[in-house]
Amino acid sequence: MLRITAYGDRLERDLDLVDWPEPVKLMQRNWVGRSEGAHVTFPVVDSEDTIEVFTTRPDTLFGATYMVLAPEHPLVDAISTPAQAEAVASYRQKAARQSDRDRMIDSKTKTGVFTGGFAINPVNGERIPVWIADYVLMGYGTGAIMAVPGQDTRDWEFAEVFDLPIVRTVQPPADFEGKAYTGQGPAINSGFLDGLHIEDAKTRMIDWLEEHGHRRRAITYKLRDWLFSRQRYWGEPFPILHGPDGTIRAVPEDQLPVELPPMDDFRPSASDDPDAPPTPPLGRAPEDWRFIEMDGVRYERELNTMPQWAGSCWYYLRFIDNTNGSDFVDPALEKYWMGDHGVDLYVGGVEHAVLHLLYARFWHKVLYDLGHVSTPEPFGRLFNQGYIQAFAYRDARGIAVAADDVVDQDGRPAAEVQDKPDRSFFYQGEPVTQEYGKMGKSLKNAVSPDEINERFGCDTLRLYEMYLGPLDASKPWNTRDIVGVNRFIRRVWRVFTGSDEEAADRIRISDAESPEALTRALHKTIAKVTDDLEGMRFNTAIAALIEFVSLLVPLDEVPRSVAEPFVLLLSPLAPHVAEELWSRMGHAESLAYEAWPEADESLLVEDTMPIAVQVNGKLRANIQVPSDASKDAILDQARADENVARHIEGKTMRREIYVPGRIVNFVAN
RNA sequence: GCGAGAGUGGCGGAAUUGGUAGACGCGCUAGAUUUAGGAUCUAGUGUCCGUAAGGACGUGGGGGUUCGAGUCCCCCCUUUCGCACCA
Repeated sequence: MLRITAYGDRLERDLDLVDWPEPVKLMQRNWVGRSEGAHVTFPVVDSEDTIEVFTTRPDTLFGATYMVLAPEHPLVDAISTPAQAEAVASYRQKAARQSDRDRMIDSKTKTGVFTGGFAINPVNGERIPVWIADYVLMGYGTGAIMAVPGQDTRDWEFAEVFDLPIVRTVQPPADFEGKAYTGQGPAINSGFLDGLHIEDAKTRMIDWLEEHGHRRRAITYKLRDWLFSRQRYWGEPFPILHGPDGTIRAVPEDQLPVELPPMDDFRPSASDDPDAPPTPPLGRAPEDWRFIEMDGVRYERELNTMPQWAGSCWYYLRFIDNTNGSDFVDPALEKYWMGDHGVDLYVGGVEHAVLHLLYARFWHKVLYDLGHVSTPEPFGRLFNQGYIQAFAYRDARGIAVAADDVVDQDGRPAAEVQDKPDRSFFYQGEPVTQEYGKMGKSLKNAVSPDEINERFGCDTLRLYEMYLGPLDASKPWNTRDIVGVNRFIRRVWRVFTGSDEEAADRIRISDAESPEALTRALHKTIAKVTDDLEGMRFNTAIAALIEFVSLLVPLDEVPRSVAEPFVLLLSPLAPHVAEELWSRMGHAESLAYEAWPEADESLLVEDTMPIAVQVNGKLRANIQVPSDASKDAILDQARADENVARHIEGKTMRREIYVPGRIVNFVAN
């Protein structure tokens, strides 16, 4: 068990330190589930026992008309009266058979049983009945609640079913027609709190409770401690030894790491006794691995193993220094690579939002507290890429079938016609229904990257994935569209080598000076691609390169001053082709060591610029004006345009708007 | 139910963040080249009216703000994801 709950507070607070998408931060906050409130103690009537509850609304204590314990609560037996014992026992048994999950599923109707016992509401001395019900969870708070039906929807529903008293302690607005009222308002029916608003009433009540010894403010988390142990073979063994007397000791450092023993049989073994716990797979490990003698004592190794998380929680640290045999990471390297904010950019799917990313943060904080890492947070910036989605098909039984083998009514593969209208689909002659979802094993709609690589090469695969759309959006895969980027790659190849053949060794570049228009286009492309890569807009960066290459197509030879920067721009997107061309251009070293091209600002400014002209907000002309023209000159030229003149003729000019470098709008009527 | 996001051509998507909607790609149409297929090159391709010039309409639907709205505000619809009795 790992005490992640001890870090709940910091796991929540330190989200302020990182540059992460807000939805992910929100999910983590909800997962940690910090809530502030108070513990309140209720004495049990005719007993020494007390029931402790957690509440975020101590201000509503006067409205607590009954109490509910979770069925598993340890006081249930003590509180139940003989008359109710049987009903209580049967309810508990029923609840025990249901998993937490099942309980949540049929949470529509409230169920419960009266224990026969009573407790005293400490604030007004009233006797209130104690019930048990499965809507109260043993795992959260204290496993017991004070029920305030007036201000809590669940309590209201329960009170309605079992006809329990309801007292409002917050005045709802006059037009309020609902049941439980959870909004703001002044306290009523609440003795010394009457008239106070919620926040003041809470403070006042907590003060009162503390004064009278009924406990104090408290913070509770939804987050639960982490069972970090699995009965599986594949996982890191715990370096822990069990002595014959039940003592536990760690494996000495010089014997680390503990490696899994080679085994043929991985099955866990079950005993004949149905109540005995099963022995994990390592129970079948050879005796010389299982037992180890130290200081004259024979220890047995821990037989459970660690879950997958054991690796994913710290791999980013080990990657910094993965061959280090003495430390998990060299402190100087850790400092250098982790910098001030941790990993510079972590790209991953949202499916990791609350599990991997929360647990890894926890480990990192433990390492930080022990002085092994220098940043409080592991991942400074997080970026969620979208899912790749694809069409999927189910047969009559609702079972997913291999999308690859689905055809339409004309026998054509589904992949070619899936977005066309009036298609019906078949799998092995049986009709199937089409749906759409995340590409993966469960929908059997995955496309093997190996296959795409085989057919088009990995530069094309890489480009296609980037060209699909914005990195953060989920996008549909469409194998048919891959030819587009493949054509681009081949066109680049042909432009520089003059041939479609891979073996072509000719390189068509010249030392001639580049025409000005081409140079300008190059620098615009440099500026666009640089900016787009910086913002991770790979799709538009590729579009800019495609546009630029179309200018090179008619040339017999590409000027070296254009060819080289172009290949450098291409290199992060299609590294293999770029390296090959770079080498053929006569370079012995990889282009990885070249400086990134820089756009010459002076070449980005044109002599003339296009200006759109609107009349009353409707586009009527496009005019070309000198870039340094004055507003008046531009307005004159705009008015002179034939089509514009036609639309303003005979009207009174009300306004003339000019947005520099963009648009002219004449408002006339 | 609660929370977060997304709706733009036949399809994937662009749009310097309030300033020419549809860049780029797929698909489709026509032409050139080719023995043919394929590949390549050129031109076209939101809808409607028009021979054309040009015009009307157009970013899920309805209202609004503005000289100007895919972009801002209000209401609604559809859809994807996450959480789900958390006291």
